[in-house]
Amino acid sequence: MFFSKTCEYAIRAVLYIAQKSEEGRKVGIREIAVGIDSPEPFIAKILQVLSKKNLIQSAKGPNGGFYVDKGSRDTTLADIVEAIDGDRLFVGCGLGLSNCSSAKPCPLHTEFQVIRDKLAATLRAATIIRFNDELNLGLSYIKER
Amino acid sequence: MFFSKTCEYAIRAVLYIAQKSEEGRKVGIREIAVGIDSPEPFIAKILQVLSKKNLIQSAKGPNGGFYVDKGSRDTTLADIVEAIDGDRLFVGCGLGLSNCSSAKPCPLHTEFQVIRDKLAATLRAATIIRFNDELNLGLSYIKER
DNA sequence: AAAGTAAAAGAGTTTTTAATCTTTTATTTT
DNA sequence: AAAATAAAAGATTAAAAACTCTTTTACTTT
Ligand code: FES
Ligand code: FES
Repeated sequence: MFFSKTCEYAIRAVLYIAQKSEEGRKVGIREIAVGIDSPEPFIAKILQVLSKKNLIQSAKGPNGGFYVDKGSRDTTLADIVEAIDGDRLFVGCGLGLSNCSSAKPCPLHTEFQVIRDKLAATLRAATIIRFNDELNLGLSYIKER
Repeated sequence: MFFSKTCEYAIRAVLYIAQKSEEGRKVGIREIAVGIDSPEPFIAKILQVLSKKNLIQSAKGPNGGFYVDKGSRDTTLADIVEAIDGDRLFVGCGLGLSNCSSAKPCPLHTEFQVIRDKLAATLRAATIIRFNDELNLGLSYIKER
């Protein structure tokens, strides 16, 4: 809807990793793919990118897997979105004009800007560990079935 | 950003047509393509769809072209978006869960719903003729340069 | 040191979206 | 009726996004 499919998977995967990291354990790609119901090799690729950008951490070898360390506790969903989809959601014009500006605005510029800012604020306020409790309690879901 | 590129072109084209229709004239594909700075054969395809769905009108032959009749004056941008991108923007889950519901919500469901509803309201309030004046006055733009 | 585990890296495929080209049909003007 | 005009229809191509597979590298356990 707002994000690319890749980005949707990324967010769900990171929330899953954050949740399990709280219990102090690392999770492998297989488990993540099952946990968020996504294609395994695809999510592997995506996590590679996030890991390289140090938004999440990874360890190779036995007992390895993905996790989030102390320093990544305040990674936000805005960081994930920016890493995967770039900044077009935050700065792009809703009607596709090549640069959004109030100097040469599209007819919906003002309205779009309000909505866009609201979305940006939401994503910036959403740290990846913030949803751990409600996920644990089954109050919200990152998987279909 | 929110819409597919096809949909962005569609909106800009329809606003252009509405603007010129006010002057009582029909506009050809060539003129539209120049007026909104879009690939000519591509916009032709898009307008075919909108015309078939009767969101805009068209006439073949000399002095033909695209226009909006009285009955289409209250076509809204929501109608255009729905015709091109479907309803995923209005009902889809922001994290890609196959159905968005408050019964089994994703962690951001509440926030997404607010933003989505705001966007939907904006688009539903935006009739295609509503921007004619400001476009005429050069207060807003549907073209880059 | 050897064996096993798990992610990283890179190459490759499929599907979807974006864009183009060609032919046909309808309409109008002469 | 003929010629010209402009959209409709349909087939095709190109590019981007989504997804898969294979090999390599790093690490851990025995
Ligand atoms: S110019 Fe279109 S959203 Fe700002
Ligand atoms: S369930 Fe995700 S937006 Fe409603």
